[in-house]
Amino acid sequence: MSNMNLSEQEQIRRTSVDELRKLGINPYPAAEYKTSVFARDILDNYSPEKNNFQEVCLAGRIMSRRIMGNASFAELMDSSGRIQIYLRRDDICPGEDKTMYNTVFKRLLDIGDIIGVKGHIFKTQMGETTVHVDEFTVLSKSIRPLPIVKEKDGILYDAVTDPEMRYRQRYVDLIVNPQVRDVFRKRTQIIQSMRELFNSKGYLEVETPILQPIPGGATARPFITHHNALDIPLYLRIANELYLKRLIVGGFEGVYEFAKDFRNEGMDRTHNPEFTVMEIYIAYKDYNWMMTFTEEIVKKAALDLHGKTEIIYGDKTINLKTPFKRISMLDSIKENTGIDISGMDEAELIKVCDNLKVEHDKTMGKGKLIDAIFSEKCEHSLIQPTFIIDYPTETSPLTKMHRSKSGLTERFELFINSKEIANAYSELNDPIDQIDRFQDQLKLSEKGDDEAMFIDMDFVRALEYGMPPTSGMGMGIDRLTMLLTNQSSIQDVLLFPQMKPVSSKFKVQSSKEEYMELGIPEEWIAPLQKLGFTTVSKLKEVEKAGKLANDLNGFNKKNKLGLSGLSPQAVEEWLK
RNA sequence: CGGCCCGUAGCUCAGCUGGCAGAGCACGUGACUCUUAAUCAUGGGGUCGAGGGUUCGAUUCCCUCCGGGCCGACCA
Repeated sequence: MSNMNLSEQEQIRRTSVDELRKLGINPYPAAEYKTSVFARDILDNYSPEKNNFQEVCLAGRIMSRRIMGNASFAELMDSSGRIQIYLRRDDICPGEDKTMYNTVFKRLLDIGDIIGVKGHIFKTQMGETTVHVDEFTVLSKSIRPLPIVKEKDGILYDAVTDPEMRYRQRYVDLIVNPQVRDVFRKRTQIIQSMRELFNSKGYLEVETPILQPIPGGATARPFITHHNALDIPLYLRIANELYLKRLIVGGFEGVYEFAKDFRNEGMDRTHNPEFTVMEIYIAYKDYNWMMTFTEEIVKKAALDLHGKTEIIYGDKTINLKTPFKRISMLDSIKENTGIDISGMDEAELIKVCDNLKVEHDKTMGKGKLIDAIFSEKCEHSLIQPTFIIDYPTETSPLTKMHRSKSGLTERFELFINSKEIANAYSELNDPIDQIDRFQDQLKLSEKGDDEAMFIDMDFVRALEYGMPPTSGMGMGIDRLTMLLTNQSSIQDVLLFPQMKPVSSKFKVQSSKEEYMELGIPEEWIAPLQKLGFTTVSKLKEVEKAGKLANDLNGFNKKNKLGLSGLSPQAVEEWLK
């Protein structure tokens, strides 16, 4: 009776599990299954002339079946790809007993099941490289039917594209959309590429706290949590910058971390509440050096992934060959608007914003106004990789003042396809200046800017001991991955993107006892609930006992429950 | 947060101005020893996202809610 909520196909598969057990076949065996080869190796290297791969063993998931009486073809998918397998009854069952083929393979196995096969490779008349199977082993029975995706000549039929299923049930997405697995392999390759480069230069990969008492290093709204034993609030980090700089104070030459950061802000195609940033800090360097290094990182990742610097993103071709264009923020604004805003005060900037129809409000200081103009008027034009350099002081509280331009800082951001990919500075190491800048942030916060930075006095103390001149850079790994794998949504480069939880259907359901108090036989309770009478009060609203009796008898027959029929009179008794 | 669109069988999707819920694949049964979106025959499968309203009658019309997508606002 518990099977009543399952679909027909699920019930059949559960029955198959039982039947396998009755035949002495464990549908979920414990033993190691030693394979000798992957599908890809065979497809790439088999040749009938060499007559190689004459004794192979591989394992994977059955993805399709074509049964033709005493012989069958199926497709087996392992981690490397799909290969066709061929099973003939009399090869599988050389003796009198044909159970393994007729019953186990043809009837009890399904698409989605995981099996191991032993056999040899041949080419079919159609020319397809195929495993001729002599022996197969059930490794895991699937009791939930998989979406069926068919393919011919590269065209997919009934492909699973529903984002709801793809992101919530990523495992299904990965099974039926092999190109998705490829995206995530590439994501890892990108990280490996960067790690290789950093390690080759002797920089140290480190781990810093995710739970922070002061969420510093960036301007963003944090997630807050609570530590019970200490009885203090803790924040999930919005950045790891201040910790990495403490390590430079401590004497490391270069440190880096691939860090998950968390920001309690909106979600859309380019924002997930948790995301990955690579931050690196290197002593005795400045932001000019870091620009060249950043170019090298991006170029190397593209080469390691694609073997060339030219990449396709949507309908755009982007070339990551070095050097990238470098232009100051003010020059970029001049280039795009024709207005030279250098040296303007707040009132003048507000006037420029009004003229350019750039939205602004009272909480915005000089820096934010310039930033608004830039975002509105310049970012869209930055398709090819471009360093925007020398940012206003107000929006860069951790950055060293520019060595020659007043009111500006030594900071750059790398834009590719209008998106910020990296952000870097000549790090501020003057502790007195740092405390002043924090104080300025406090004033912004009093002005109503809810993103102004928290003050971290321990970080200031670290600087007071002396930090070497240092350049630091942060790079958004998710966005870089989107760019290099041609994905338009951040959800497509995160294995498990954040989704709204599906509200568990809050079902009010009466207890068995409540039904039985009305004189309803126990065996009829489940059918009643299935018909929608989930509470006894719903039952009270029934006006025609005859109809209900009819429905119940019909349900009994339809589901082959084998219950003895109900008379309208008996049902009428319940309803009294 | 605002605008538009979507939610129907395990999957992909039809379903007109309201009238007995459909197709293909998948699944069951039967046939078939080199097929490949295998084929042929046949059969079963549904809380039409949830709740309410209008109606003799709602998958269809109206309202509310839930989930998703796209576009804006905000942010990396």
